[in-house]
Amino acid sequence: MSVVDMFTVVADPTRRALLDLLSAGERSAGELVIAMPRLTQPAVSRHLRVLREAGLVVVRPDGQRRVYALHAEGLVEIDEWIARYRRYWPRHLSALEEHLERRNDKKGPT
Amino acid sequence: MSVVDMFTVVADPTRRALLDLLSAGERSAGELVIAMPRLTQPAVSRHLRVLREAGLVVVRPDGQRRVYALHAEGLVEIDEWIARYRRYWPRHLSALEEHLERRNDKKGPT
DNA sequence: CGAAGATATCCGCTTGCGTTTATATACACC
DNA sequence: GGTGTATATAAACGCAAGCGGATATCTTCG
Repeated sequence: MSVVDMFTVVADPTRRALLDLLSAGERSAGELVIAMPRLTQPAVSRHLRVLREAGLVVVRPDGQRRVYALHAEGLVEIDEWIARYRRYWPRHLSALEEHLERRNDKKGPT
Repeated sequence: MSVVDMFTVVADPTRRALLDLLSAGERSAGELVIAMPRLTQPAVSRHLRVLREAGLVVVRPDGQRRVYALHAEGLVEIDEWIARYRRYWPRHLSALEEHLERRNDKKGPT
């Protein structure tokens, strides 16, 4: 676990919504606030802070606004956790994909 | 989201620890309690209940004991969420794997 | 009966989320 | 420089939820 628990960060539906928004492209803080009508500006700003500190988003100043962009690499942590369980659910993968997966297993953890 | 939010279920470190234990094989409730020395029996039992209701574990009675087994299919939900972001992190995949991934994209969601 | 577990209560504590209000920056434009 | 806009932050507050402990009880099986 890092400083902030990635699972906890992502467990919040609002934050997942923000990530989903950003997956469609960059958005300024203001646009994100507008996109989240049930939340006030400080609330959105706090969520963005959490995402920032988790490394899931990056900010770029653009004039007087701050443009947020997705930085999904942080999700690798969760992906790797999940990966250990993928073998347990029924195969909907092709034999080739299974092979690749098994080959990846041999690489061992990062 | 289902009845219980899978992200929330998995966000708890104790529950992840239980899942990890079960990924090594079946365990009776008692064995799990012993494996979690910092928790009391009711506490472990409550976590197992959450995992059960989330569909992440299954129970099988065995005499006077209850044997738990991993039922990782429920994690597909998280896996599918993550899948939408995988394209955003730098490739450590081979071209072949990229191809497979793109092909899977076209299949659309389950 | 005794052991294994699940459940139920009650309690205390902490944490997280959201609001409101106010302030602090930083830039933009005149 | 002054003013306005965009954001971040801070502080105080209420509220709900989650976790864990302790304890007791119930069921089931041996």
